[in-house]
Amino acid sequence: MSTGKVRLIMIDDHELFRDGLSLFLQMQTDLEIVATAATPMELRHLLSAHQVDVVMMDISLPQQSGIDLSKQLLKEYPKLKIIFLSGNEGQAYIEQSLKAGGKGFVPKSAPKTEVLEAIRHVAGGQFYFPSELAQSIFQQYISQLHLQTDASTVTERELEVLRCFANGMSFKEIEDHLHISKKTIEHHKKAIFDKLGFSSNADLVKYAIKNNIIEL
Amino acid sequence: MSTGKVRLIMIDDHELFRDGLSLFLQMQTDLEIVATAATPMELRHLLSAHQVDVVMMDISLPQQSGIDLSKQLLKEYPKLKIIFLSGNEGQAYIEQSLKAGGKGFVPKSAPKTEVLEAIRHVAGGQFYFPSELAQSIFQQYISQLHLQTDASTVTERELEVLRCFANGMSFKEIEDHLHISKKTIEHHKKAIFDKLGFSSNADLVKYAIKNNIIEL
DNA sequence: CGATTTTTGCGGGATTCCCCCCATACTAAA
DNA sequence: TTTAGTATGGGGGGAATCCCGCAAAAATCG
Repeated sequence: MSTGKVRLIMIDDHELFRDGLSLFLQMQTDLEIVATAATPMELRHLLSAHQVDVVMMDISLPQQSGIDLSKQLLKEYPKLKIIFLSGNEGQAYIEQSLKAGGKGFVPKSAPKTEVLEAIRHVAGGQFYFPSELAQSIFQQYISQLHLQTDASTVTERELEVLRCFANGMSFKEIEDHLHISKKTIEHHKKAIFDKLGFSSNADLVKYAIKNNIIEL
Repeated sequence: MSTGKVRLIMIDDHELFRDGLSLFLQMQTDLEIVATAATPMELRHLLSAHQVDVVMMDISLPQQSGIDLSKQLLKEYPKLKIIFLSGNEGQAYIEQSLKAGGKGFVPKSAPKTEVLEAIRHVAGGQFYFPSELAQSIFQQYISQLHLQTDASTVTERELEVLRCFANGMSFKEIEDHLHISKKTIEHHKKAIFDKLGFSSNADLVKYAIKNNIIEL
């Protein structure tokens, strides 16, 4: 990238946002906005047709979360540099984006100069994360990475149970829905509470909303 | 508005979004973007200094929700036309925006031409709501408006109890927090469930989040 | 103003639901 | 083979829910 422009693709389901930002980015002489995408599928098509350096990705996407999508994409395109954009700048999001292999994170509340900074850092092979949060995140993250990656691995089945509870279902309703006994549900629920550190059902609901497991 | 341009102000806490959209709107010859604001306070200052026709407002704002803000502003400036922009296009949001006196609603996932349409409609004295939703909303809304406003009269005390439950507190914790007996809390909780039609605690949490009673 | 309704507050008792610790068992992956 | 995930079960205790009724203050109504 020392020669030529940084080739980038943006994916965001909000056309307003997408066009607005790409308009701004196009003014930069060192960038080339190859294309923009609204859906994961569009993005896949674009990636298979173009050579791309950087993808700017909204975390909340239709169909699939940006986190999941980036994990998949990085298997196919290991050299791809992904910068996440998110309206929600909670630490949990940033951690998730790191785990997913993201190279940068920019809250949507940031000034647009920060987007440029992020792109240039990341295109140059560096990481870019919000300075205010970088310190505490790296400290906390690095020290607890082992524990957390173990702990926060919610299994598929647990996720189903979690979704049921977040939708307000009772044990009996879940029994019928998933065809497992109340005891098994108890077991999964306990595991979920332990892994994710919930102390009330309300925590569970909030988590499910934050992580797009259920609709608000 | 038949003579001269439509004078509008935009308020959104995301600079990226704000600048992107205003860049696009400035290209329109019939519009004049007076200014943009990031916070309710900025907006108030701008409104007291300029003559404005339309305000485009993000529903999720720092400090205060756009719904609350618009209610207050309309007391001071009854002629103001407010268009809400929201990333969340749930029906509950649109209903709230109607109740708050909004004249238009545009999801952030809409194409940018829809923003223009909305502005022109609203500036011309009409309402603008997403066509796909307009029908069902107006039907449902108009027919149930009386019932809903009656039913949803949650008293102050009930709201406190609601907030506690939504924050994941148990009966005992609420006893200590509000200094009332478990039986009274039960009573309030039952009233809340009846009035708002909840069928699970998860419903309660979601309601509290939607209505900015608690933080997500 | 007095009367009624609403809001807020408290209680008993029965029932159901949920939580917790225990143990078991099969399967698949590391 | 050990670990992790999924699945199930017993039994106890505590928490929540639901059914009643009662009462004082506040707001609203006639």
